[in-house]
Amino acid sequence: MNYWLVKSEPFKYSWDTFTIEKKTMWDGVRNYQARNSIKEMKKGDLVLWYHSNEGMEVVGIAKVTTEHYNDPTTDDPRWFVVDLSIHKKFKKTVTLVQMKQEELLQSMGLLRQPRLSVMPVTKDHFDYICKLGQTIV
DNA sequence: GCCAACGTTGGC
DNA sequence: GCCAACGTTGGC
Repeated sequence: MNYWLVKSEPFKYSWDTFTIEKKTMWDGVRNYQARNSIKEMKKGDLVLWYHSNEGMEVVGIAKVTTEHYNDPTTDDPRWFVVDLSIHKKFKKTVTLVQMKQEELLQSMGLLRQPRLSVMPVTKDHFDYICKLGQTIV
């Protein structure tokens, strides 16, 4: 079981929309590092859902429901997508400001390479953020 | 709106 | 294969 973090821009696709639709195809990744993460995702992996720009906070957890497959929004065979379904909404959102203050999270990808749209998260970081979100997985 | 960080492109 | 120029992202 692996853990990840994805970033969505709320005005494009927010957690609220996700809540209504229950599942989504995570498409549009056009960055090799992010793409590599997509390729490593396995069914059942858990994914932190982060809102960039507006909010700047982790709002909940999604679950990977498929292995990666070719991105149907492009003919370019280099790009892949996975499907995500809603898992749990955080009782309390965890803001970027909050995470920056946590000693334990200093080595997190989100804080070190903020521009990646999909990134791996260690189990320790994942568990800790869930705790901050007052949510038991 | 600005700017830092990073990725991509293209000329050589 | 190097590197300058440019584009994009996202926090502030």
